[in-house]
Amino acid sequence: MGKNSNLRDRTACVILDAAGEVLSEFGNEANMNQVADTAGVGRATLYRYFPSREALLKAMSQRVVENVGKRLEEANLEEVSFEEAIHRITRAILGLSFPSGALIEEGIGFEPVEAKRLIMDPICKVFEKGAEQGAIRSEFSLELLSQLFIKFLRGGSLLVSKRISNMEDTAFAISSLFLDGVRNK
Amino acid sequence: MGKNSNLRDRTACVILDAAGEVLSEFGNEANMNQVADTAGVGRATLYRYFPSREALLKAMSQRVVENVGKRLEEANLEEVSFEEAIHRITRAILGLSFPSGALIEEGIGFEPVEAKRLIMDPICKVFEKGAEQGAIRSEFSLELLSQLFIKFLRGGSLLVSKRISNMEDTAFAISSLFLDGVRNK
Amino acid sequence: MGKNSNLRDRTACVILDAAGEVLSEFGNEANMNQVADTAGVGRATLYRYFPSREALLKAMSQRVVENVGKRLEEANLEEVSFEEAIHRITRAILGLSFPSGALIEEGIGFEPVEAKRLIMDPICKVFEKGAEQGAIRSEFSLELLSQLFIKFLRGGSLLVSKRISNMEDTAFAISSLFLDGVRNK
Amino acid sequence: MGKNSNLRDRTACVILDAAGEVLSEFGNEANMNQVADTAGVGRATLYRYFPSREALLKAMSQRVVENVGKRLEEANLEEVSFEEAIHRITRAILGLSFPSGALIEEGIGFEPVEAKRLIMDPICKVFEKGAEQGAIRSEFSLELLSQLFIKFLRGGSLLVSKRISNMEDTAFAISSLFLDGVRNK
DNA sequence: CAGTAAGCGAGACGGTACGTCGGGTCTTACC
DNA sequence: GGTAAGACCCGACGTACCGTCTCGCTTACTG
Repeated sequence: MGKNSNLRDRTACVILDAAGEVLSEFGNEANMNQVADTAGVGRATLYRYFPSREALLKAMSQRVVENVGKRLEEANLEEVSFEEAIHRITRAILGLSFPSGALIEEGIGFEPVEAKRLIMDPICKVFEKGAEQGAIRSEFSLELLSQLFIKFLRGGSLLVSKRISNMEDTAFAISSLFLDGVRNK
Repeated sequence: MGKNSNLRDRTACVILDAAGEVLSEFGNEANMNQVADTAGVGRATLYRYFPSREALLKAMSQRVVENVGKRLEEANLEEVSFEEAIHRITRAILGLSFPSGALIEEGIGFEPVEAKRLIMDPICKVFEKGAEQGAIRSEFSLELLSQLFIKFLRGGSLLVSKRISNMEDTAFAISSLFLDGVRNK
Repeated sequence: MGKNSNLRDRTACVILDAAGEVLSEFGNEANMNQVADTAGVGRATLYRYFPSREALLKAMSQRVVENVGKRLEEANLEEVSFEEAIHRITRAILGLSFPSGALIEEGIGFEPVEAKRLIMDPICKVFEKGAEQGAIRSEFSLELLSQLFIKFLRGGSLLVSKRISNMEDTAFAISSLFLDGVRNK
Repeated sequence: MGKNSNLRDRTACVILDAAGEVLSEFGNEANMNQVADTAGVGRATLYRYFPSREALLKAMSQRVVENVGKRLEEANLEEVSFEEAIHRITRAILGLSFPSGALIEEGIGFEPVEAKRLIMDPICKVFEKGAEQGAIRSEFSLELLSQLFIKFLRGGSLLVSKRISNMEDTAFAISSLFLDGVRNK
């Protein structure tokens, strides 16, 4: 399972990179041929790795989700204050250099289960801890707050990936705004 | 512009309604035949009104944009306080009963020019007036703030249209959070 | 039935002329719009007169058949010798200035019943009289001979209408060849 | 050019056979779907081989033309007397079991260039040789005579393919009539 | 002379065939 | 054995034409 698995992973990775490239250039109209050609791979091989277009998109989304999840894990969210956690989450998500992040974020092939486990759950925990510590005003449900925060981040990441604003300012603005709004006063 | 125009508008409207229905049921895989059948119209007529799939989606998006624009216009944003304007904008956008709002919000066929004129510009004016009156903290550019607010609203409208949260709570939460965050203290 | 009928006939005639013109220019790919436009008539009127494309073609064919029939009738075939009758038939058929004769002869919309009555029957009679008078060799069935003669004429008229050879020479050649071949020796 | 070419040829042949079958059954109203279905082939494949309806008809015509050409070649026209050559040509052409011969003869998709090279030219040579040998009366141009002969044959083949007369009688009648007519006396 | 009925042009409409294109399956040959 | 090349089937897309229909407009007939 050593080399083979590695080779498989490497080929899959090449394909995913190519797909990211093609999708971010041509949008959702990109076809499987372009992906295969860009990956330097036959169309058959492409279908062997990803049995359908949807599967490919899902895998791309999955990879992004895993990236974000890893960043969140590295951020040690459990061990810092609520405010700092919010800052870190924001930077973690906005800081991604999405190859086709925006596209996937537009909902092309989103895979919700893993996204929930790897992204939503850690964020929810942060909100729960913040609530326990009395750092969050209690008028709104945690569910709603965390969902809104996520959407806020999605919006911000779109701004960044479309070069409408730079990452630093946007992250700072999002964190500040959200914290000021959400903070118990 | 009399009867003929009305008839054209009526047929176009029937088609757009059907498209909304089909798209919200089958998602982006819905085909033109389904739309035509649901509209009770021949495929040729469908193409006579909307010369391509993309044109149809654009028109749907356009209609949503115009709806929002009309609501914003009726909201008298110019004559109320900044805070009240933010509340009204939020309710205006979240209060839409999107037939396929979510789909369009996902960016399937978005038409940016009209959206800017009818939605972005009034909102930007509100922010500008708020800034002049000193109601907004000056650390962030107005551009960034208004963009973030829009994305925030988009996120919220997704939550509502996907029944994750109800409209009233979401609108109130968005307005409150955003105002608390944005307000000059 | 007087004026009305005349008007009807005149309009129908204009349409048939236009159809002949269009068909001989564009071949069988000509569409009804072209015919209507060339006739200076609305498409609806065209369909009022000829309820289908096929009906139009049939009518065109019918008109040619009637023309030929009239010529044959004027030729007094019954009262001349077999040889002279053959000559007259040949000239009658080749002498038509087919507007779209060739096309119809190609079989686009041929109406066989009238053709038989107006064209085949007189010709067959000529052959029968010729046989009775012993002017025709008896080895071949009259049926076959007359059919072959018709086809021979069709071929010749194609040559003429496509300007491959002129009418006089062709008619003379056909009559002479056929008579020499068919004559009892 | 080995197997691949053979496969291509085989598939093309299957399609042409199917087209012949469908066309002779449904006439010129047969659609490409029927052809593809009858051939047991997808419509896309049909269009890969014959990029348009017209191309398919042309290919069918071409195949008939080649068949006739081959028969004429096998007939050794150069080495027999003029009379025998005329007999052989007649039998060669009338003897074809047209799958959709009549249709093509009706001129649906006729390809004139090859027809001239493979059919007209050998026949013309026969006439030229006949003229040199003094077997043909000199009053008519060879061009006209050969054209008329061709048309005569077309007429006869129509009679045969439409079962109006049988092949043997028709071929004998055509040859005899034409020879008697054309022969120098 | 006014009213009406019938024919007409214009053009929208439903339906269907055509030709293109992309997705997904499969075979063949290569390495 | 995995891969590249590519043929194949399926079905959607967008176009064009056919035949039907409705709408006003003109025109000619009628009271």
